[in-house]
Amino acid sequence: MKMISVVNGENDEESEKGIVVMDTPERTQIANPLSKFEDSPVFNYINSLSPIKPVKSMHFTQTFSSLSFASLPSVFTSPHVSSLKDSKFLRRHQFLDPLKPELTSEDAKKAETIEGNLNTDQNSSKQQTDFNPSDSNNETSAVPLNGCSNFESSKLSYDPVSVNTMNTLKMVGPSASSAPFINNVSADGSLRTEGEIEGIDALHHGKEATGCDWDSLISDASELLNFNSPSEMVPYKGSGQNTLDCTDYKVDGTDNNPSEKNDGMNGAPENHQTVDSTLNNFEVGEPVEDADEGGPNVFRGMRRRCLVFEMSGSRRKHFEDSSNGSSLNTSESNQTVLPNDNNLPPLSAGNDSSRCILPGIGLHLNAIASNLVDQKVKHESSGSTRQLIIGHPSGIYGSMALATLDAPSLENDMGPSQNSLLVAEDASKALNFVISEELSQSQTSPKKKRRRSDADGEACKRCNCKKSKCLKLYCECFAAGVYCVEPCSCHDCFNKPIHEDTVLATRKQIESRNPLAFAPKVIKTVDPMQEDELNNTPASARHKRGCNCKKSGCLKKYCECYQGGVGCSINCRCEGCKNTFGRKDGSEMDLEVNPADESEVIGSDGSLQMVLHSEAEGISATPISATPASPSRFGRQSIALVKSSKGKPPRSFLAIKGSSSSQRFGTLNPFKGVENQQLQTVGENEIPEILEGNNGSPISGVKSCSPNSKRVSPPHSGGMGQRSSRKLILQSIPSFPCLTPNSKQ
DNA sequence: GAGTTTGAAACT
DNA sequence: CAGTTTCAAACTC
Repeated sequence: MKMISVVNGENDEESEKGIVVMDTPERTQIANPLSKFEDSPVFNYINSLSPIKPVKSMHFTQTFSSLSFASLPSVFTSPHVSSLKDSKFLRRHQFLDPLKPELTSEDAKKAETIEGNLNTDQNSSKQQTDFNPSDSNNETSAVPLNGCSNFESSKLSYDPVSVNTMNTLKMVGPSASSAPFINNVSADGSLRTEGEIEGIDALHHGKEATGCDWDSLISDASELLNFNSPSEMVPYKGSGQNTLDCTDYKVDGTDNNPSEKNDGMNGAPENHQTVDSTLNNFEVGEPVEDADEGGPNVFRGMRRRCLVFEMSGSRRKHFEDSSNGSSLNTSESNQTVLPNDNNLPPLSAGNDSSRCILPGIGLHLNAIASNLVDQKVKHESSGSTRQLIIGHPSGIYGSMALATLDAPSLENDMGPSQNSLLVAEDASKALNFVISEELSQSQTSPKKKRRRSDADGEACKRCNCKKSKCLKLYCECFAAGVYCVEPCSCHDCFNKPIHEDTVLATRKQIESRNPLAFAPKVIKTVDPMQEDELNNTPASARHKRGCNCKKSGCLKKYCECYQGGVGCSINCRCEGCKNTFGRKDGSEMDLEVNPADESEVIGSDGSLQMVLHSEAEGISATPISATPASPSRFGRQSIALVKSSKGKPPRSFLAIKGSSSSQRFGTLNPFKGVENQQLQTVGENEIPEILEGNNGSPISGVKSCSPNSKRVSPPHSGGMGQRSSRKLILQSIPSFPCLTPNSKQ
């Protein structure tokens, strides 16, 4: 318990620097030196229990920084958020670099020991869970999101971990040291598992108590659990394991590093879980699925980034929660948070920091698209992919995707989830396209696979800049609001934490020129009116500026619209547009998949697994992480939410809309529903508004995905405009909530 | 892996 | 605002 709080506190401190975080006196106090924690017997104990190793943490840190930035940054990139972004950027970088070294050296030993213990320590992990039963409850909020087959186990490990990790990344300074986080995470995971295991209800209560948005989530989660448990078990490979051992999850979850370890550990269910958890960070909700589905290994790299995103998402949630106060629940907090988040996001949004994604919008979009693909796979499995799409805007994507993944189980349980369908139809179409494309691409060329995987991570972006010094929008990393990382092949790169000042200054310059330079490029434009006028394109999302393609026919990634998985619009000046997502003409794409079809394909767990595997094999998990964004981390939480919504088919969107908790869902719904329309109507202009007004991150504005448009919740449309934006935010938020609870504790 | 194509970003 | 250049991703071989 203490450990967790401490870790959170550290994170918070850092976050505070960059952003307003939940400030609890405890946290600040705790936050102080990591060394203290490390020294503490508790810390040691945790370390021993958790497989997490310092090294891993380092990776995470890197990924986080990059990821978090990527996912969130993109969102943040929006002018409004910029300030925040900057801070985040810097922070992340700082974290990363410092963390890595520290963790690696110090923690490496621990990690080894831990690893050795992990297998055996599952028991210990269980013990940990025992330790913090109460905490688990608090954290559980996150868990519900996961909606693991065993809701409990999967959720616990992932959400907690992701959230914590996210927090740590965000908040934690370099010293914060991944290890502490990991430890915390592990502890959280354990706790969660216990809590979940013990009773979802308890968890719900705990969540509520924590002040998380979880109320709705929990309720949903409970439902989800019911649904998920059966479905998830099947769908996810590891699920069996996952479902079985909460402790395992915990262990994994606790260990950020586990993912890496998992690689070696793959055989053991625990390993999978760990990997998933780590990965989950990105995907948040999804991770479990991903890990289960795809090989955990595949996602490693992605995961890191995804983690970042998730972190961002988690942070958001935390912020929201903290800001809102424990009492507020998801709805209000989310809304308020969203704006805040948006502000915060600057870090990321674009930055996929969180999961990738979502990351500067331009990049974010790309990342999102990539993420979407991954998500699509997941979605397909679950059939809830649609929701994921919705979330995409930035880091959100990841979360969304995760949600969708989870949702599937629910849907399965529920039946072809109406909700998911409604929410995701449009998104699903887009995703389907993206996925299909990505899959094909991944299959076609290794490079593509790599990139996509990277991109998927999306958050995990890699650039190859040679002349821009990674300080121009040419650089995907920079554009996404993420620092360049090792995988980058850039020359004379200034987009590194070391050059924060330069990076920030450059960003400011660019933003001064174009305030929306870092905002998501893809926005939900959907005014019914506009759509009709524009093209009747099914997609609710449109590229902010439109493309100018002349030779690619808008059928290649050269086209930003296509890359973003959106149809061309009136704004486009393209020639010979053949954009499958929606032509300038208004003709729709062939690619669009029928929701029903998707559900079918995805519907079966096996199908889903297959998809995941393919991705994992070919691309690795990156796609999963993507989410983006986004981004990701978020994803899981969001996913959990989604699941919950799905879980209760009846509630589905309606509930979401109405209730605070539902708000998150509502965010999703908005796309489909009237709310979406409003948002869409806003178009580019809206984005700014959102950002400004809500502080909304571009992400929210991005809505991106929804292309198709069957709107489930049109009825709500009325006042949804804002809500929709909020809803979006909420989606992203979900991931945070988990963190918050934990952190708060 | 090298080279080409493409279109956004940046510049004038 | 339009035209041109620069740039790096996407793509092809």
